[in-house]
Amino acid sequence: MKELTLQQKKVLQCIKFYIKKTGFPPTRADICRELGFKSPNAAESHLRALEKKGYITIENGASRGINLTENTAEKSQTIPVIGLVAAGSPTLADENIEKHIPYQESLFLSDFDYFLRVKGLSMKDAGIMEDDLVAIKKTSEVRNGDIVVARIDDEVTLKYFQSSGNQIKLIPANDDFDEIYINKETEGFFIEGKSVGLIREN
Amino acid sequence: MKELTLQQKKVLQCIKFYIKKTGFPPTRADICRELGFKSPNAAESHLRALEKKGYITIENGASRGINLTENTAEKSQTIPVIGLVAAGSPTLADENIEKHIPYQESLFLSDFDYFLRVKGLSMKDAGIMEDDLVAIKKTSEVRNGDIVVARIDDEVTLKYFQSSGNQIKLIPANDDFDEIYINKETEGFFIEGKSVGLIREN
DNA sequence: TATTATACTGTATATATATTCAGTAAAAAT
DNA sequence: ATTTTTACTGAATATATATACAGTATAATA
Repeated sequence: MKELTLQQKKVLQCIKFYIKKTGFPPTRADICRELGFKSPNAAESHLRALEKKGYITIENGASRGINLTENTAEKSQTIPVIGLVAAGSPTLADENIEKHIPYQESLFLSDFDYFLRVKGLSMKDAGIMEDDLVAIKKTSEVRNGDIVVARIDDEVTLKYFQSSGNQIKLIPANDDFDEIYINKETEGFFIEGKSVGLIREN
Repeated sequence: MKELTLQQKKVLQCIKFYIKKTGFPPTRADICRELGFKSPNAAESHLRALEKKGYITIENGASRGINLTENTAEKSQTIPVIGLVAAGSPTLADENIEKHIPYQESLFLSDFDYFLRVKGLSMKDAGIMEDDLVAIKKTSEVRNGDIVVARIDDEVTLKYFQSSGNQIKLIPANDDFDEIYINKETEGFFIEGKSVGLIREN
């Protein structure tokens, strides 16, 4: 989509705000009042520019006939679900994204960036079961006891985090699995993020 | 809120549909076209009735100045969170409701009626931990293996359901807890609903 | 039984609104 | 160097729209 000028952005913001406030789109005169224009044609031209660039559609002849485009309207955002595979990191690249699920604020206590689809039972004693969706916040600032997404080379795992000095322990929540000992400076080691919530779909 | 007549409901539905379709509210003439009225005053009177009953507000003098009321607009609905306490059933009575959280469709595979805040670890091997929110669908039609909310007199529990003939077994997912044997005809026994999903907030 | 609400048609009209035309001026793109 | 885009003012106007007024008729309330 073509870039908007500063002024066009202001007009688009004005439309969104007006709809939010009143429940219906503004007239040319309304826009002039909000932004200080003295001629309705100032609004008209901006609207036509926004239409041309694909941010709105205009129903000709209808009063307040402004419609925000699909992409323009801030509906309920969606959050990607990423499959946790042994090889390959949970990046937001399209090929790794399983699906998108609708999202609203305050679903969890913290904000987050994506859902990780859990494979295996290495965290079962923490109540994280196969196929659960773990909400991941992308950060490398983690504390002892956090459940983290750790990458070692191409392998990505979900484990408890425990560090003392340079030594890091990645602890599973399942006696059948072994702890992983690693060094902070180890090449190919990286903390992708941490768990801030969980959804089980059935 | 005062009840609407059939015709008023149609007009309200028409307004909602129009907004959904076009992004802005209808004019009197639009309503007439949609519903087959021959006079704009037919729409006008209905609008004033809807306004009087509190379903919409009308900005006087403004074109398309119809605004759906808070309750009328189907925004993101909210779902109650109910505390699972040993005594007292998870009813939707106000005093039992912990809070409301925003909800959107398709969060889980099935629709549901409320969240149950889990206390204790009787279902820990099923990955259901203390303070988890279990999405409950109110129903008494449950199958063997379902996780159900069962009430026995004043006590409410979350357990696996297993029945054979008249005999019902409520099975915890934790060796430290005992199975509960009960009869279908037992007085004070009732299946409140079943689990269709789970949210963990941290 | 009288009154109010519901459910319209039909006509009329002030005004709210979109939209065109004529300009000016600066910035950006070609 | 020329054209296009941006960013407006200012005036004019056809029409889209809200809204009042005059009726008719039935159902619901008081």
